[in-house]
Amino acid sequence: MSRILITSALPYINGIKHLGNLVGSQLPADLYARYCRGRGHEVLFLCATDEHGTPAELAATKADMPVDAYCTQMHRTQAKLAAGFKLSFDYFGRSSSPQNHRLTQYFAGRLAENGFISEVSEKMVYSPADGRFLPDRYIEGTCPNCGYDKARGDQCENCTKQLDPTDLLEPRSAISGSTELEIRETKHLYLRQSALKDELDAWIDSKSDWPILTTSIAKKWLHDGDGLQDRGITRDLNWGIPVKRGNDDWPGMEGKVFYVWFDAPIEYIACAAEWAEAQGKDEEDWWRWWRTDAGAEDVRYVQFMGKDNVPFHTLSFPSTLIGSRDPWKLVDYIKSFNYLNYDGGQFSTSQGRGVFQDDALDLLPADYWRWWLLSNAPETSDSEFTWEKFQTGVNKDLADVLGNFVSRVTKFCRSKFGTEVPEGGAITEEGARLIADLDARLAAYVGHMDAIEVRKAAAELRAMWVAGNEFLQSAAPWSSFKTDPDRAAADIRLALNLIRVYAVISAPFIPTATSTLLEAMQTERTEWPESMADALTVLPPGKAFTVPQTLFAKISDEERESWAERFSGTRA
RNA sequence: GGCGGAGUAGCUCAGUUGGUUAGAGCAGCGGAAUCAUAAUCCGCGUGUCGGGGGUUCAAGUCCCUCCUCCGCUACCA
Repeated sequence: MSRILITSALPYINGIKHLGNLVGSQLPADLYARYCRGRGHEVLFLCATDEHGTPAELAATKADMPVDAYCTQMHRTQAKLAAGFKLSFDYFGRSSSPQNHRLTQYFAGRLAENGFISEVSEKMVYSPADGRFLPDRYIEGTCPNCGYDKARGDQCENCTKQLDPTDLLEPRSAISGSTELEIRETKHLYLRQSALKDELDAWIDSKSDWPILTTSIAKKWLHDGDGLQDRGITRDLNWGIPVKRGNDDWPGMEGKVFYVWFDAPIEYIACAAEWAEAQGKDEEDWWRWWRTDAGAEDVRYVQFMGKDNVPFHTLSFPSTLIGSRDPWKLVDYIKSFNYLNYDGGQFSTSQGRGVFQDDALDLLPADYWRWWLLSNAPETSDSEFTWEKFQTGVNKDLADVLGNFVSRVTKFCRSKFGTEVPEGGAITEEGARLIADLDARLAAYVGHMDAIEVRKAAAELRAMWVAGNEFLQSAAPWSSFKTDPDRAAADIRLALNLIRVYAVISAPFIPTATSTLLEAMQTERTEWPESMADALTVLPPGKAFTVPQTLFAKISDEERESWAERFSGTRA
């Protein structure tokens, strides 16, 4: 047994997330967490809401709420949705927690002590009408290159030219529209990543097992142009973690807060502290996950995220940890995902395009979404959600192959032998073949899950469901029952046991169905199967069971059409 | 522009370090079976492996070049 620390990228607080966000980090992280627990490993699976920054303030303003109250409410909403999707976080924290305030300030202090913080004076755009400094992206104007009148301060979306806010003609605030903008001088802290470049480079070099996509992004940032650039880690905002140097005030930094990309990854650690506190545990209980001087040297730490998050997890956050010169645990493996598109375009939170978590759960139970999204996860390239693919995939895999297997086995047994596992007969030739086939497939499944190859794992799991149907077809107990009831009994006994095995090995993908099946088979034996021959005898002759309700109802063409219609536009 | 990813059967994709007749699922066609959610199982593919050139006894797999799509490009997160 080993110990595995798993974190999912933190969902941002400013609204309900869509299915693309779900499949890019939280869902595969949950798959892996459930699998590792199933294999008997000790797992700490953490996630939290990322709550600071300008978009949170604007969303709160729009909702006509104080930003802290808005975040509290939205955190509760996201937590409820996560529970709805059966995400098995050990703790779902908040980057605004007191624990994260303390840790973030602590890290800033350590980095300063070690000479990795510099203070830089710079000129930023200030909008008196909005009462705030404006990030580049929140300044709009006319592009000096192409004349597009809604170019943003960082880039023109029309001609893709990179801009500085001062390049814009007739600049205005994207928030209020005010054209009364001033340039004000302000001082900020910079994380001197450039001073850690060689250490980061060596660390990345040591990760030969990481996907090329991940290391190439990191390498590019390390070596492109003048190399890794220092990064501003403070902002002139109200909502955030006040800039302090450990417990001390930071002269000249009054009224400023840390930048979200500085404090958000630290929440991975603070979340463990939140978890410990909520469990009534002590500091040493979460240090053993995060401090290599306190037990974490044998922890395997795996992060899940969309590809857009990779630079921050390969460079910025490691800079924070390494620069502290404390023995914090660094990530061992980064699993990153491409994007899920929606019916020919992108999912978009800001444009309300696609299917959102709350809508999805209104339509169908979590297992439907979990199965389809995971078995079609955008691992090698972007993938696409369409209602037709979703309907076909779910109906075929879950209803026809798995659900119907359970139905035909339990109902056949009930009608011929009653609702107890039948006795008599011995393993048949078909049964032996099934066991050998399943042993080989289980090994492949485990290999894919260990490697976090999500689609391949799903395909192998499905192949195991198919193997059950093949077995029934060739053993044909409905036929042998007439001439050799003991033979039929032995085959059905095996098939009933297979239902329990399916429940156990399918749990990472479809945990609700697992519960239903275990309940129907009236067993609590959920240990991971080592040998199929043994695992398929766990339910002994005479053991009572019940015929479960339809495991997965099919999605009808009418439903599919109405959903496709309903979600074709954008939502408010 | 730079960096990266992708381009394989009607559709979605696998194809490890180059090596027997290029695979799977879905859809389609034919058949078997009738226990089951009209579900299941079996059989059926002459695909210019994006175009062109090259290396090699041998290339989807390596090299060069061109084309198309997508992502990232550092103060939105």
